[in-house]
Amino acid sequence: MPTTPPPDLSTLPSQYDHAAAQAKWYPIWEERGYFHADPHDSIDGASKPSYSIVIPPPNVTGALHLGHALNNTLQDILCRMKRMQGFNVLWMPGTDHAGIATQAVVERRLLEEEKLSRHDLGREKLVERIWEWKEQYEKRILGQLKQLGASCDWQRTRFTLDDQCARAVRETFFKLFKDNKIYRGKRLVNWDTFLQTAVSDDEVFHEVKKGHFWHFKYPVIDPQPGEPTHVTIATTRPETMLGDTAVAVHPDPAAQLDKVEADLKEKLAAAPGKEKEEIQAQIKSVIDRRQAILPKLVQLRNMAQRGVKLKLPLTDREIPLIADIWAKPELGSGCVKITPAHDANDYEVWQRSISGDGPDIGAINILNTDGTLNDNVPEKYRGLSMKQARKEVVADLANDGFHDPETDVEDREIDLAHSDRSKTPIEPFLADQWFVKMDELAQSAMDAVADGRVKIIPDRYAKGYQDWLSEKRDWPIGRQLWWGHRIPVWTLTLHNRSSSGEDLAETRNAFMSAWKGFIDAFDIANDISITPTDHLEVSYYVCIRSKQAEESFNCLYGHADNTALVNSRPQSQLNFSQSQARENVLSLALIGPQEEDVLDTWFSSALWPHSTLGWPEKTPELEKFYPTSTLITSRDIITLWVARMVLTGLYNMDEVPFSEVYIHPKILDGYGETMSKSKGNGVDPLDVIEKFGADALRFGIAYLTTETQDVRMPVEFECPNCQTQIKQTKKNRVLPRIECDKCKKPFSTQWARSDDDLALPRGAVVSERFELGRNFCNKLWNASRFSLMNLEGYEAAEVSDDELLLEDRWLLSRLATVTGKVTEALEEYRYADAARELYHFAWDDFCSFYVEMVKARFAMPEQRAVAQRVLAHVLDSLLRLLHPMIPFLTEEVWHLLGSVANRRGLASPPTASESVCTAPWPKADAVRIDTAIEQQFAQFQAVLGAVRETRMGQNIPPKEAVSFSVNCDAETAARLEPMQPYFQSMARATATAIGPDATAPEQAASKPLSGMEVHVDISDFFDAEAETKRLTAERDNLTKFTKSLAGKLSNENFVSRAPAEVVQSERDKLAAAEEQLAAVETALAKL
RNA sequence: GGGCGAUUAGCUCAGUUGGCUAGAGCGCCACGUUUACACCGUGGAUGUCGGGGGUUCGAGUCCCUCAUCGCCCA
Repeated sequence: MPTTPPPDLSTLPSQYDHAAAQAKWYPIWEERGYFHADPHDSIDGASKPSYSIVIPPPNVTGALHLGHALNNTLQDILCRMKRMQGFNVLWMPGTDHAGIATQAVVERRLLEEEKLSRHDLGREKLVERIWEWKEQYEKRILGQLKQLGASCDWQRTRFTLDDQCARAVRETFFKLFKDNKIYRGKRLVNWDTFLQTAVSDDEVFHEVKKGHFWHFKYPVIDPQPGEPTHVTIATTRPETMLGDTAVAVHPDPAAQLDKVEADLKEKLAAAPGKEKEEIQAQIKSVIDRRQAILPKLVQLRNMAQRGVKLKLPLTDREIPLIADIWAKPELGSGCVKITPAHDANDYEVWQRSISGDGPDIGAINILNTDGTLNDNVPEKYRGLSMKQARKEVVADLANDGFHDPETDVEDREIDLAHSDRSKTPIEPFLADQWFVKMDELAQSAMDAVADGRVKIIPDRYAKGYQDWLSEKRDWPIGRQLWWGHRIPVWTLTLHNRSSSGEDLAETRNAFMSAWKGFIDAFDIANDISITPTDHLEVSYYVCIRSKQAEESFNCLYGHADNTALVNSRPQSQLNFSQSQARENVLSLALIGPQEEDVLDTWFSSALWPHSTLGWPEKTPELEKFYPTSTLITSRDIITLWVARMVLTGLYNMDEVPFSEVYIHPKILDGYGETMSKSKGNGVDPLDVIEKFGADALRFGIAYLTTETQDVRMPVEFECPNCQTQIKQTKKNRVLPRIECDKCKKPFSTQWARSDDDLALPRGAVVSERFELGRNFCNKLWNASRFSLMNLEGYEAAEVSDDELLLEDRWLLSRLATVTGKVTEALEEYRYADAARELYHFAWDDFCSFYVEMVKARFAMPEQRAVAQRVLAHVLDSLLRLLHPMIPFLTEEVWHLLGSVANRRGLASPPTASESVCTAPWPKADAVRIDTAIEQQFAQFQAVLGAVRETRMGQNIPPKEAVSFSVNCDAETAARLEPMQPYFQSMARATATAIGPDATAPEQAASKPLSGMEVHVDISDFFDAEAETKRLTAERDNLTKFTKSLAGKLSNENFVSRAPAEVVQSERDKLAAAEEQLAAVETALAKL
């Protein structure tokens, strides 16, 4: 089995060499195909049950951070365990093209480095550049995952923009289109003027900035006597007035003021003292308004109902005064300007105006896509940026007497939306968008969680999922980008648009018949879908399903001179009926270009669980691995991604994409902030891997992954000159260079840009929290090393129960318990529980006790063989249990162990498998669990602890031997007697007497334990003062404890109402404590 | 404004259906290199479980409330 010659076990280094193990084993695992999933894989003729996970595809925007390390470690732990449990495991890897994010990064670099915009470069060239970027980062990301030890099936690596995913995307789009679930509509979108694309609500963040609140007057046209000549409005964005289409006043201002007052009074009654004053002031203001402006508002409302118009300053437009509930009589002038194309609330007002009694106020878009003002504004403002226009508009309004810069401006804090991608302010913008109707799709995804077909863990996250879906907001899927799946829709318009209605109907019929002839002649009826763009039916959207059908359709672009277009079949290849059909269509319609927009990235990632498995083909992979078992992800994409995978899975596959979704914690820095590269507090997993090792990183992550808490991780810089850790602060984390506190030498950070800074050595950003994992790995390494060195002469053989000593049975009992707990914990995603259980077992039980005890047994030839067999067996199990968390170390030791003990196990020892990756997962051996043994062993541990404590308390030098006696019953004595060698080896102590007749030596330090009393002979080291101090403290403690217990037990209520076993256990505790107290007092008296 | 979560030792976190003299790792103090491990060993100190009410024989755990912080949605 071992491919390498047997190692010289005596020269193994005393520190685990993580770098060597990682470099050695990963390529071997890959070569041997351990991670490759074959859908036909079977064992003993039976097909293996499947276990599959699709990776949440990381963005190709940048390298992986610690959050990815966490996400992928958790997936790998499960995959590795399931593989060992005999499942046919597929972990599907891949990356995401992340439309906006990636294009933005590349565009920004293009601008910075070459001073070029995407328009300078052109669509094709830009997309080429982005592919280059993608290649580079995909390679880096996959490399990082491998360094982490991820056991993905790399042969199947997918990319959301590759051909296979593209096919699934197109198929889905076509299906939705044909199903009338896709439509095009006007919507107010979040417009990123820098990237010139719409971004979704989820890609917007809000920031409060200082701004102003301007007041303007709009003149009333032909006011009647007694009516106001002007209406005052206020705005934080003056330039948008150029797009105003109305001014609104509340339809019932009196009632609204009453309502506001009533609400405030209610709030006042419930408010804490310090807020009362402010609320009272607000109430007073409402009451004052009733006097001051209510009559005027009623008057304006009446004017609005009469159809009064206002003159919009700076323009030649007249706009209506309307009544709408958006106007707030309790604020400002009570009137509000309405700009439907550039404000979400105003947009709603417009929508209401369409369905209401008043005029349709319309909407005027005043912006170009780059954020400058367009031709819908007076000439002098055209081409200005919003900022410039603001200045001009305010100045012009002041000039014309509609605004007084002295009195009509207030300072105000404004909540401003920013694009997450470009970090520039968002402009609300009325645009044409493609949407997916969400009503039925959303409902299907809600049902799947409600009825348990998809289980979200922890279940509290199901609420947000349901709430979000229940809004059933249609999904805007178009993005005005070049990087992505281009929308497979073409426009086609009928000639002869000026015809009368009757002629039009005729043309339509003729066209539909020509169209049918065309798709039949090309045999693409199933691959093409056509639908009118609106009720006029003079133009149509054509959606094409496949590349082949697209080629046929593209014939329609061809010209009579027989030139073929790209992706089109040359006309010379057309048969007669095809040529005829083509002519027929062209004689009636003009073919427009393909849609420019691409699809939202989430549209392709929504298909990930089935597109990666080959859908729409019916592949064996799809058959075997869909639905997948588990999805492991972070909470911020539950709605964006998880919900959409569920609904597309149901839509395309009729089956949910996964049965369980585990939502893991997030990693925050020491200040509780999310880590990010832009903040400078991000930790690169490769830095951690280099410093601590992949195993330490993984174990640390598992150890920290608790159910409820996010992970706080204080971060340090490591000085590259002297390795000193320098705490990261909000201040130093943004500096390009930092001077080391200790060696005073400077080093560079991720922010280094100048040549000087870049020339300095880079300081890694790490966290000392990974020391836990590193130390644990090293401990395990050394315990393994010890075991290996002492397995010389090992011979595999069955170990019968009667050969086992107390400590063997104790350890095996513990192992069985731990195996069960770890398996259960991992299956329930309780990673921290599993890690802690293993940590405790390996370090405290195995190393601190068993290995220490075995040392004595190795010195006794008659005990050596059994000790070796038990040791090899337990180490073997431990390696297997730990393998999912620390794969490299366990594999390294597995092979070393194989070189000396290739057959191991208690019953008919089998030959170990060639890799721990493929070794069977340990089974919890229930018959080994023996609580009596564990209790007996606890007595030994207690005596040992008492002796050690006394040694320390009496300042007895470690080199000096001591003797002690134990006063206990005969049964206990019989168990303690065989432990003599261990007291010797573990505490340098000899028991002179153990049993009911054992007496304390003349000068003894006595320690009462439950049912035992340990007396250490301290005649040679007697320190009366230390002993008095210790015993006094112990007496005080016991006195306090007995008092509280006695108090509890004298409480009639407790004794009568608490369960009997609780009362009994309190009585037992009291009895034991009283006994100990008496012993302490006796000892104290003797001093 | 609505929802979710957190608040336990100096730091980072555990703490199952209420039964706890409240634990772990790091850090701290003391002692220690007899070859598995100083990335170690042995021992030790350290807490009004955020504040205030309530339910209960019994509350870190359940309920109410306030405070602070974080995240999501509007």
